[in-house]
Amino acid sequence: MAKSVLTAQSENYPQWYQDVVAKAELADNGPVRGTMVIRPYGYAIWERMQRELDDRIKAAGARNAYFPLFIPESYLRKEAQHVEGFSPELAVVTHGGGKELEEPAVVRPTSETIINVFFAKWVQSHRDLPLLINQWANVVRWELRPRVFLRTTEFLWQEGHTAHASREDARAYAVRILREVYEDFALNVLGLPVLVGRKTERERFAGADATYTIEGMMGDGKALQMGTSHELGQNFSRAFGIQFQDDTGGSEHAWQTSWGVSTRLVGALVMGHGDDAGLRLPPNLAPTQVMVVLVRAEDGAAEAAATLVADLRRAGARVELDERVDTSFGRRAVEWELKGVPVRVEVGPRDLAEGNAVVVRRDTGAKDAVAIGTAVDRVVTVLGEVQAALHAEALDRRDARTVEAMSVDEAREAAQSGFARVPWERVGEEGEDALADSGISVRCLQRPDGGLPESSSEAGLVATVGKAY
RNA sequence: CGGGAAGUGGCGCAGCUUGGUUAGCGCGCAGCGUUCGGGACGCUGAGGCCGCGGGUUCAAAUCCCGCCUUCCCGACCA
Repeated sequence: MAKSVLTAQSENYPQWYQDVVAKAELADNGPVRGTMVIRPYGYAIWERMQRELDDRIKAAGARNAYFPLFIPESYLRKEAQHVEGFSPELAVVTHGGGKELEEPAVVRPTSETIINVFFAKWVQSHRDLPLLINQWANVVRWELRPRVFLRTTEFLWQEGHTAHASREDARAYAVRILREVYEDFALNVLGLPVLVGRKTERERFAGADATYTIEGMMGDGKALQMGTSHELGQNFSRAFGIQFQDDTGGSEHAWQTSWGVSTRLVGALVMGHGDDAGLRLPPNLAPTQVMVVLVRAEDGAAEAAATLVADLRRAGARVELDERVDTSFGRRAVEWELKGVPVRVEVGPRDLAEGNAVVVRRDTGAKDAVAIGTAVDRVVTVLGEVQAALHAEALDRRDARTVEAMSVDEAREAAQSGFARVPWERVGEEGEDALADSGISVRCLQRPDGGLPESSSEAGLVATVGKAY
């Protein structure tokens, strides 16, 4: 890791990113091109993400369900726009049970089609609506250029699919998920500021009427789409026959949404908060918030460390004890730094003789000797401080790398090192095409006050442009 | 699909130009000892069909032909 994650000015896929992923034992490359093996430590991070997201998804009223991995090829052809969007990326199963299948089965790239076949059966009346379903699953997209966590051939995600009785209800729900689940999670758990906006026609999900997004800025100034929420209108309900009788007895097609976030968020975490020494986990996310490191076992240190762990656990912290005294202290310290554990507490005979333990912050590296009796309170306080500091640092960086531009040319220049905010009227679809030639895209459209546009043709919109992963 | 590079113990590499003893180095791994309050050191040791197939030769990791795979750049990426 020669370059700092925060300062690297990489044009392309950064090597330091892969170094952090490998050395922090998050993932390995899989045997098939573009696949990845998520290691236990990386998976623990994903599990924490799942839990935090799942709580919010359920609070928004959706319930979990599961649908098949294999989708009959014919299902995908029912919605022309949709299939056009990703047909080259499909993995297709042609054989099963030792013989060629009558109809090939597609390994799901997303589950709109299969879920909507069932929605059509489940929805009869307006009383069946809204139907709010979420699925945790793996999907496969044969991308041309995979990148660990950011764009892998197979990845894990959560995909929500809903059906509503009106356009307004569907739109409100798509926005609710965007705000109450995704934005809230990014801000308060990941500690990463995000732009909440609307995708342009060019960037919109094929098959959607509108695509909303949360966009993050990584340590090198490049953009990463961290989550999407789609307003599908009646596109799929017409294709799949999802109809209901309304309260006046009339028949109508349902209005739908779909939304998802994936293991890409682990990549966002590495690139958003990492530094020269590896990963830095925000405490609200970290599987292990506090690592109590027993320096040496003599003079009651082992007992003191065990007591501290128990006390911290009782205080609600996710805490682990590293009592591998046979391994050199330096090696262990480096290991937990690389893995980004937010707070480390060193307990050893030397400090203990003075009644102290040493509290070390991962984000700043600051070390403080504190009386062992006050260590629990101190750690709890520091966890809050680290969470806030990581968010503030990411926010400052994004703001510092965001400039106001008044033309496509200015925007192109600014996008070399970060984001440019430019009036959408000054860009337009022609400007968007021109920027694309330089590898720059419109990340999202927002109202001047940061609000979500009703359409991309609204007057006075601000386009944020940048280079993307 | 176009352009570039690389395949040698688990990982990272050297050796190849100019064929020739037993294919070497760092990290990692195992054992022992000394260490161990910031990635320790010493000694001993395990681990290799040199990507695959063919050819040239007395002799091929090395030269020739073919193939395969991977990585990087681009196109693509809801």
